[in-house]
Amino acid sequence: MAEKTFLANKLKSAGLRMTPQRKLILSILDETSDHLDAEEIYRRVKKLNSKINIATVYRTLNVLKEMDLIEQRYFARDHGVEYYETVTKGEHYHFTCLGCRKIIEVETPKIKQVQTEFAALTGAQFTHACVCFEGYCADCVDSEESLTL
Amino acid sequence: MAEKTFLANKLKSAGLRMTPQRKLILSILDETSDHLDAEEIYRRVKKLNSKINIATVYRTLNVLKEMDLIEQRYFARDHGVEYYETVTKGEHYHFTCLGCRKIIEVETPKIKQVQTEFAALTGAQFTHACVCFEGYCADCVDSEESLTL
DNA sequence: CACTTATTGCAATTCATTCGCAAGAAGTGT
DNA sequence: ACACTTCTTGCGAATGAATTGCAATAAGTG
Repeated sequence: MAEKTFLANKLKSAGLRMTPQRKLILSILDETSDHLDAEEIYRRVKKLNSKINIATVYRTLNVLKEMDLIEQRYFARDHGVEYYETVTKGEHYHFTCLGCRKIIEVETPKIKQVQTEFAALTGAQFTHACVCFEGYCADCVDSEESLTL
Repeated sequence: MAEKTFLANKLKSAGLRMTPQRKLILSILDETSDHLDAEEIYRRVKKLNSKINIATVYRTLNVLKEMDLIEQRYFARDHGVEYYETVTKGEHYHFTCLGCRKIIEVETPKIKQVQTEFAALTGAQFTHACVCFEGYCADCVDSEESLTL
């Protein structure tokens, strides 16, 4: 199918090779709507290829990131862990609930607007924005309120 | 002066104590307009109190952060290092130039607007936003262009 | 001044991520 | 199919920012 050759060609044009590990890791990210960190990707890939090493996962994630096939994100104020998602989705940002750890996607053009305005104003060029929000989702706000009565 | 007692009282009301180390670290952050990481704060404080330990710097930064006297920030896509600044300044975000590492402050109400709109829409409560921009400042864009001629 | 408890300094530890290197595979040309 | 080059992998060890355990020290109370 076209999918396979797409990845293979993209890799080739960067002087890189197609390997089962790379295919596997990208497919895991393609097929989930969850937001995964390297540990979790490792766990899932290991089920399909038990010999794979976590260093390979990290290396592959960096390769896919450089090829703009996936994006790396942070989801909470504590940026200790990096998460990954494919870039097929439209522009969106993330809100993490501190109560239930649920991640809600926030769609807004305003972040891009900030970049456009600031670029026009100063002549700067933006390459990347890191945006993440934290707080409590409606459900957790509600249950918090019922507790404090 | 009022300054000293302000910090002392804030600490006291949290059951904490006023120490020379805490005074020193806050004063360093108060008196600079730079954005400092723990290492740099440690270096500067060490000049004034050569026995201080970096663990104390980290612990103090966490205390000051919890008391909302300082804020912790990330400045580049690689969030390996945390930076700190006092909260006296108004709402602003940061643009880091990948060419010269200069940090430019971006003032905009749009980020808060995103939070307000999303909160109204979903009932969520925001506690924190982490926003940072990356790219090339006008100067670096210019010198890049003159190089590629 | 004495006493309680927070705080410090030090060293050791954590944890996500990266690195070095030899063994193993991908893709090219023959 | 084979040989060859160079990219990749698996493994273990290393990195580096930040944290922690603990005994010694100091802050603030009465």
